[in-house]
Amino acid sequence: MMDGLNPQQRAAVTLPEQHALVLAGAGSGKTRVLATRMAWLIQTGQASPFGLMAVTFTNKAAREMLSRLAGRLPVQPRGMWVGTFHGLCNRLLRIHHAEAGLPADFQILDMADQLAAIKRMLKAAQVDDSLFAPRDVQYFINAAKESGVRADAIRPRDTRERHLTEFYQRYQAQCEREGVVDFGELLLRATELLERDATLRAHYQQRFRHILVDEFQDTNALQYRWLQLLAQGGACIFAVGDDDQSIYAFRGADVGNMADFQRHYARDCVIRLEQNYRSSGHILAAANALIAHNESRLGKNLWTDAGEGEPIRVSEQFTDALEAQWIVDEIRAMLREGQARDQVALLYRSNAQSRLLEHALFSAGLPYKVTGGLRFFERQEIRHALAYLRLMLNIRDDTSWLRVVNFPPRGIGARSLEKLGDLAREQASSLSEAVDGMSGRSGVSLAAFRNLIDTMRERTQDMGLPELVAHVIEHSGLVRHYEQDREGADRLENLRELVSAAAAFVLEQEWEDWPAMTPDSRIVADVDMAPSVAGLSPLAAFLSHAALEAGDNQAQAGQDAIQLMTVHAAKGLEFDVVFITGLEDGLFPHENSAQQAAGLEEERRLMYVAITRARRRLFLTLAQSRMLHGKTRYSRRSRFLDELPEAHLKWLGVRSAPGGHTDVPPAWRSAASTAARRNTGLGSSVTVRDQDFRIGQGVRHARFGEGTIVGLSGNGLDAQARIQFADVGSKTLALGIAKLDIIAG
DNA sequence: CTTATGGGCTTTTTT
DNA sequence: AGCCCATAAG
Repeated sequence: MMDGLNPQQRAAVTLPEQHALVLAGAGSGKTRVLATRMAWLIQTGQASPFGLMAVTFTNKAAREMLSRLAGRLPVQPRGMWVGTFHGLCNRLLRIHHAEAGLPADFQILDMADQLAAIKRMLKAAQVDDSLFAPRDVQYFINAAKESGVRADAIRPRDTRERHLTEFYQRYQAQCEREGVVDFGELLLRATELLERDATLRAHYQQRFRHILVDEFQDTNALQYRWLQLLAQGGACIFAVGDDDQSIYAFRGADVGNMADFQRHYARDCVIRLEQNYRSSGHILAAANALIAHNESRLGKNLWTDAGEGEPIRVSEQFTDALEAQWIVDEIRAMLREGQARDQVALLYRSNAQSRLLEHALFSAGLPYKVTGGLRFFERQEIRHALAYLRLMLNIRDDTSWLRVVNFPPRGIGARSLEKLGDLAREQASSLSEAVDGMSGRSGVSLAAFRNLIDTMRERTQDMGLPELVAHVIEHSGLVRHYEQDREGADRLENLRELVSAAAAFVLEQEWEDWPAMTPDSRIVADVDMAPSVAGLSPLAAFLSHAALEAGDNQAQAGQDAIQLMTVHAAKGLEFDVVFITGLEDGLFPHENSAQQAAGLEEERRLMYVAITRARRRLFLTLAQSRMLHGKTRYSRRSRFLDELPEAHLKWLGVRSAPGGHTDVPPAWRSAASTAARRNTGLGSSVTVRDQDFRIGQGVRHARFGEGTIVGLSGNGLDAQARIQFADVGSKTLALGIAKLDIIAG
């Protein structure tokens, strides 16, 4: 079991019973240490599989942990408490829903649901949402919950905070009324439950002797509180983390928890894993050099005894389309040499960047898989279907009710709903109940909708989950609606996919065959409880699965595919070949990060995470111009590029000076224009006032002198040209205004 | 009152 | 390029 572990790793795995902090650098075998430690604890008889808890942040990491464990243990690890913070808290609340004051079938709001709920609350409170953007309110509420604070505990410092606190209060009341919880609430409720209920607390404190925490640097105040609470009965916390990879401060994560944990728990027991087994020398050296620019660090330097490897290749192109094309060409060449496709990853800072890359890969006929972005359960048609399904369980769920009351259109408009809302507020009832008080034509339509829901609920009472889902998408009218929609084919396909997903889900759950819950057996039985569900209806289980695991956005279209994802999503993964794309100031580091304190340092850690995903080959790419939100933007290269030592880099393609002007060697110019002509993203010619401009065209400007057109966008008098001037660098000129003479081409 | 249509605004990252 | 909302037609 310990084969191939280095002394530090071995020490971590075989630590005696005590709290410990493992500072594990990127690629130092962190996941392996965690899984091996769990197996070791069990096999040496120091812990039973049910006396262990392992917490991760992502579902992916939890699955990874379980699969590594499965290979090493004689028992099925599935019933063990291994999962995400949210997943485990959900499990706790499902088992003890009554004690937590929740309905058995409580539903989970994702971010979009939550935002809709907040908008509704603001409307009900007659708040001018130009003064309070729903997003800001959402942010405020989540930040409060993440730090473990209820509305009544907030002492507002100004009028604005007083209002926000009041909204938090109202929103919470609304959630209670409707029987729904948001992500933050899962954690807060679970924590409060344990704090309040001494019997439960004692039970879980005695049960879990070992608590292992992955990615400890990403814990927020509330998660830390939850962990401390569980460990108060004498359990040992084995925390693994890397402060240099803390990239979730934006959602409340506090790296300070590591220092605090070290001080209060693991004072004498800190183990550093600094040998990197993943990346070759140049890559690792560049990562170290980059992260050294950060001020606040616990301090750590990774080393490797692998060779230097290849230098990091940097490519700068004129446009984002050219950047994508360059990447595709490079990938093709590697594939010809036998590179496995699924070992090639394309990383980007924001999801919007995937579109163009996907387009280029698709055109080249290269299979790819996108992780994250618009995921399956987040698609509009799926959300509609899920809303109907939620109403089968909980008619009070006004968010879902409003989502589908007029979809497909049933002649129920904003006006009627406003009236209905007023009525519901007056009698403090759900929207569904308020239907009775509505008169006139809209009353009839509303009653018809309620009958539809009721009928579906009755008819599906005894159905299995897949049949139930099929019945609901059919009888809700969704299927017919999308059949009639000319663009609806894909959506229809996804709805069918939902039925398959339900079938697959059932299969997976039946694997485990869980005992039914009775009130008296609640504490004893949880030992054998299914990961997601406890005596819960299959539908409720499926819905919480959908909320907590949004799923990938493509049905596994071929395993052997190029991997596309955000840098955040790539954390914890590794690939032979990594492309980090869009390395431009404003994009990476992202411009929004500049406003937040310590924002730049977090961006730098993000870049550090990106670099350290690569085993053998790393490519950094950027584009001088990029389409963003429908507009072309010009940017200079990322400052992070300038923080990487030249010795590890090899520049390909254009290279602009740090100041932003482009310095193009004459010999290169024609190559650039040839490349530019292949550009699919921008037009290749434009006519303004009877003058024809095309890419590659030579022009003369009265002040800037002679240059070459390297990019065109827009039409007519709004057209703009990106021109590479011989003397003054590249400029963007409006063709309707600038006076240009055509000289050659 | 509802539904269709075009203009304005937007998105950083995730459980 | 897509989503939400104000405006116009049924």
